[in-house]
Amino acid sequence: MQSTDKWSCGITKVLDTFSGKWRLNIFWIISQNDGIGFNKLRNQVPEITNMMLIRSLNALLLENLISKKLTGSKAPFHSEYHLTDKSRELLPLLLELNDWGNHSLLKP
Amino acid sequence: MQSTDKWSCGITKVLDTFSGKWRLNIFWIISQNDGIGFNKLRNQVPEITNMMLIRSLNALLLENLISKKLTGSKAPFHSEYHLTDKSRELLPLLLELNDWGNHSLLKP
DNA sequence: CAGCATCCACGGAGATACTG
DNA sequence: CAGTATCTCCGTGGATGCTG
Repeated sequence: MQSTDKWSCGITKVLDTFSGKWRLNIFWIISQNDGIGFNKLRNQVPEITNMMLIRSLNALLLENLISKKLTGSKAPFHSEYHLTDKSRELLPLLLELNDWGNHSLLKP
Repeated sequence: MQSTDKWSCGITKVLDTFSGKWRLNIFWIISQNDGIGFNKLRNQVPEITNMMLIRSLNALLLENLISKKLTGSKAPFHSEYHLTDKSRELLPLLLELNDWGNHSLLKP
């Protein structure tokens, strides 16, 4: 989205980043379970498929909101997901947003 | 989106609320031009059509993020759009989010 | 001027089946 | 176990034309 003002760009990027159906949820779970593996992660997100989990993770990786570490040189492989420094900065803000949302949107 | 944790609900609602292609932009413009009219508003949002402006405004009205005041008893009608008390609380948070987005997403 | 009903196109979500 | 390649389907954005 283009914008004539100075702030929409940043916000819009944030929104886009978390726009997927699962991304925010996944991001949150990783933040609460640093180093969580693929399958554990999938079990924490009800109903999600391999496909959508991968796609969402890749999107978050692209934005450097999470990082991936591979362990195990041979199959079965294993991977661990972590937040990055910059995404950790975001957490308090998200918590505030959540409070506002619960307070002002859920009970209108 | 369902979630097993305590905060996703609020955040998700916020995200959904601003999920449209134009809503955030419109919200911002209204915040900067309290009482702005329909046409002025449309001129501030490049490329938007009547249709999409209306739809976006209605979505924001539904969530009580903006309010509408009608002026003029006969055609041509006129309407003014304002933020609401609760949405005004959101502004500082959005500014912070924007800073973070500009800082952490736009220059990776 | 402000707002709405309708129809269409496109992109992303999702199912399925497959690989290193 | 972790990740990928297609294909389908549906929701949302968008164009057009109409109304109080």
